[in-house]
Amino acid sequence: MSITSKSKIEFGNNEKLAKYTVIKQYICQKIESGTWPQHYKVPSENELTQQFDVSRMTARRALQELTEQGILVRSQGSGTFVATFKSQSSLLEIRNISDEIQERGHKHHAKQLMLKSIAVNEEVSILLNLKNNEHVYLSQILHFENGFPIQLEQRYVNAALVPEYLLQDFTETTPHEYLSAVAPLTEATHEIEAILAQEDICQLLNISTAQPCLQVKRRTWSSKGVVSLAILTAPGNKYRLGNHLVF
Amino acid sequence: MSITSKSKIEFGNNEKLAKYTVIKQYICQKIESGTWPQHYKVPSENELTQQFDVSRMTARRALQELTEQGILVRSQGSGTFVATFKSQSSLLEIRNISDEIQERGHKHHAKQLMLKSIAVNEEVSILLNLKNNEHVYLSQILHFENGFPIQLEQRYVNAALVPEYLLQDFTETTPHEYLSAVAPLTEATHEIEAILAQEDICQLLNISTAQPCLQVKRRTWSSKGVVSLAILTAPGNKYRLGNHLVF
DNA sequence: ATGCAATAGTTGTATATACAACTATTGCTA
DNA sequence: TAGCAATAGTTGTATATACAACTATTGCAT
Repeated sequence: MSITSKSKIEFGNNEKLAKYTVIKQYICQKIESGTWPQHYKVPSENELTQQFDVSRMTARRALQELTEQGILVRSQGSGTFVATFKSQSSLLEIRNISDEIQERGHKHHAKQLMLKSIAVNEEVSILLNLKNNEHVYLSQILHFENGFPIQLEQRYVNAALVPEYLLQDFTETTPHEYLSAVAPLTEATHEIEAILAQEDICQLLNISTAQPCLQVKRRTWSSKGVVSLAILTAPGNKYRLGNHLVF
Repeated sequence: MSITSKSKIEFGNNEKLAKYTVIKQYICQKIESGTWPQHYKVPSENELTQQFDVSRMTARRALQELTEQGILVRSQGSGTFVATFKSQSSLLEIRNISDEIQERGHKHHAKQLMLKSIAVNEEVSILLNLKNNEHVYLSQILHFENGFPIQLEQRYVNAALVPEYLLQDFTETTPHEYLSAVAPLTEATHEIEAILAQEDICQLLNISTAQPCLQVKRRTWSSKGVVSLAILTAPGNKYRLGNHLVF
């Protein structure tokens, strides 16, 4: 990304990225490289609008999000400035992690769920090729009563597979943020909390740990809680788990 | 704020607040009261648009900001849900502090500054009635060279008065965020960092600690660095500090 | 030097609109 | 039962526009 002085800045190959993201990256690169030092007055919304040939709201969003991440500081009537922070690396790390959480939080399935279950297993992540299929989940009918699971209608379970390094980084500092971003959601209230390892999931589904479940192919339910699940494993095999699932 | 079922929600007396802020408060009140439990599916952008009679972008902003604060979780295609967090009180605290920082960060003067000086003194805050006059600051011509202050042109100093409890809360966990939000800004790079108590400021300005400076009434400079400051104190008296300020 | 008015520039709030991308459900067909 | 298509609903991105609120500077009159 290069800037031809006083003319418009091309978006280049980043056509997949949102425009405001490109602008954010452009600004961060300027800060990271030291071109824009701390307390530097960054281009105004109107200037960015002209430079990148976008609407003001798009330019504004870039500045806004960087402000919320603590990288910029804005002041009505004055302008936007590079914030004060201790070390560049530390703050840019925060930005990256913040972006990642944001991304995951948005892309993750916020479905109606009953059980909050998080499976952490680095090997599983590699096995499932998490880059292409980042948030594998299992859906099931499950409910707990008096400590024992029972069936319910139109309820299913989400088991999120989480990269271990991310979990480690955040469980100490800001666990709720991370959990709220990646944790499955439920329309029911506060039923259960459970953390499941890969083994637990496989045991639940009665399949081998060597063939972790990949994807729920089809999910159906009747008024009586009868359900059928077809689950694909690595090579493409199907596993029927029967109509009645009682763990 | 009351909701007449299926009809529009009135904004009531909160005419001073921004609409999206009112919607945020409405949502937070629902969560805080337990009406909307964790994982509850909150009204969609379109529903809020109708209920509050605002544009979609306004409703969207409310949901967006609460999402960024970790209170809601959104998912494209599914909806917006109350996030998972350990205790309600803890998360709502975060929201309030986050709002406060945001507010201070925006309203604070992000001017071209030379010296970063933070004055922390609870008594001063009370004296100055910080509620009505939250970010008192002094402007001066000041620059350091070889450890000694000298004069410069078109440079002045901002001394932000910060409530002590806020500083204590944040200096341990996220100092840079707080500092970037409340710290004065400079167009120059990384000159000095100084933390001044009330006594220091008064000593600098050569006034009594019983009469802390309230407001810079007028500020001028010439090409030679000559400056004049008129400073108001509590009863409205004026203090001329002369043309040449050398500390 | 002082006080005031006027001006331009910047960010804040808000509306209206359009289309893209994704999800959950329904219905049809075999 | 299984596969597929269609549909409606929801959030994501983007533009264009308007006005409000605040800041810094300039200019004028005294």
